[in-house]
Amino acid sequence: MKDHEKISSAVIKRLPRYRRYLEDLLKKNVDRISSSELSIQMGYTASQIRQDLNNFGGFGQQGYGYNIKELYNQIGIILGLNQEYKMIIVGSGNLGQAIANYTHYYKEGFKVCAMFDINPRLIGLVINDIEVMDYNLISEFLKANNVDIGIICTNKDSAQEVADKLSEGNVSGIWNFAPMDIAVREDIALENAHLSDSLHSLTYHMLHKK
Amino acid sequence: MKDHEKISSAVIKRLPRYRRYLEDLLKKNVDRISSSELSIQMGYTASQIRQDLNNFGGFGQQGYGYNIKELYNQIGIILGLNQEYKMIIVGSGNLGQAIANYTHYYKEGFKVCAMFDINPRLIGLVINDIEVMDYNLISEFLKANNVDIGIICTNKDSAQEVADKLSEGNVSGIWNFAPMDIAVREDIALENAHLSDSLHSLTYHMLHKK
DNA sequence: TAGATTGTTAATCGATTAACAATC
DNA sequence: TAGATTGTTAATCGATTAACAATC
Repeated sequence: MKDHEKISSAVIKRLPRYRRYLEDLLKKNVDRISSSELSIQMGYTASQIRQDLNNFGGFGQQGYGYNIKELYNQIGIILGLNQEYKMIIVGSGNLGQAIANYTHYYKEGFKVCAMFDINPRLIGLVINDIEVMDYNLISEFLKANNVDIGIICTNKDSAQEVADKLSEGNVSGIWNFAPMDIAVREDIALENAHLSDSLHSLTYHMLHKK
Repeated sequence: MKDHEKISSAVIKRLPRYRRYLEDLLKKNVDRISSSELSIQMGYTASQIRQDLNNFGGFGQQGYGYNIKELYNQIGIILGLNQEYKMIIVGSGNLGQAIANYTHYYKEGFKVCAMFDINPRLIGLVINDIEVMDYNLISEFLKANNVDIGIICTNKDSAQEVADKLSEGNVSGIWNFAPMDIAVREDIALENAHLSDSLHSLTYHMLHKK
């Protein structure tokens, strides 16, 4: 990666999308692509694609373009997808269960190793081979296990308290589905999946399309 | 709204967040706030807040600030949240079911009126009082009912085909959870909730935090 | 070698921030 | 009125696009 210049979050948010397109091309057995061809498929300018990729290194070759397999792998490495991640889900209601069941993650090296809830009716339930544990045991669990990612699927009122517990338990990333912003220590990565915000910008666009 | 200048999508994506903060303030019975006070709470600059809001009108008052209730209501109207939306869910697996169960939406005027799937084991299942219908009946259903929003919770391979059916059926918005980009007619609003992209940018940040 | 296409610098465009006159 | 704070213009900053020399 290009030494110590900070890479803008606009670029980073495009990386997973590049990877998806490269994966599709890979499946179609295409083995190389130029920035201009990719720009047609993805709707970015060729210039932007070259700029984006060059933040991380010169993956292309003049006169040839980019080798798809190599670029795909490189982006996977940049995104940290060549590693395994142990995750826990806090809040085992519908959304938590849906995420636990989303087995597609496994292929990518994401493994849900525990689920928690405070609701006695959910504790003990087994979702996709994972038993829902009592939330009171979370600190203990985090101490005993090396958890990488905590997924918050609680309501908004519990989100900050859960985030604090996860931080104390030294997760390195938090994926927050609660419709609320949470504060976390500087060294913890936080990604929000605010579905309600997403829905609300959909209605905005519905209303304001011609 | 300020006549016909196009409002940037950066602004629009901040609106639901403004609304959430205003809702919290409202619940705390605060009745006015200045852009500088809000800037502290939200982490935007006061200048940005005033710029953002002024895209839609002068909601504030010099020397006073913004009336929270009024601003909250105005943003709701701008986002189209003073209306009711009929939604259908296509793909009734775990994620589709989780969304169907997410009753919080009801309060906001979002109503799931049907669910669809091709899997015979899911057809007939009743989720939160909604019976999962055979996907083959979707066109018929869309003809007979005025559906505003189609929610795609299928796998990536079916997403485009579903989007086409929804478009033909004249939904005005599509909320796409499939990990794939879909193409839709110009007049249809599309919002992607690419959860895997979100997870992948989380791992990026985990890897690249000091 | 000639053609193609990158990597990279420079130019443009757009979004954010600062400043301040208007005004409640 | 004086103080506070907006609405809005101007300045800055950052991201995107264009251009082209480097090079495979």
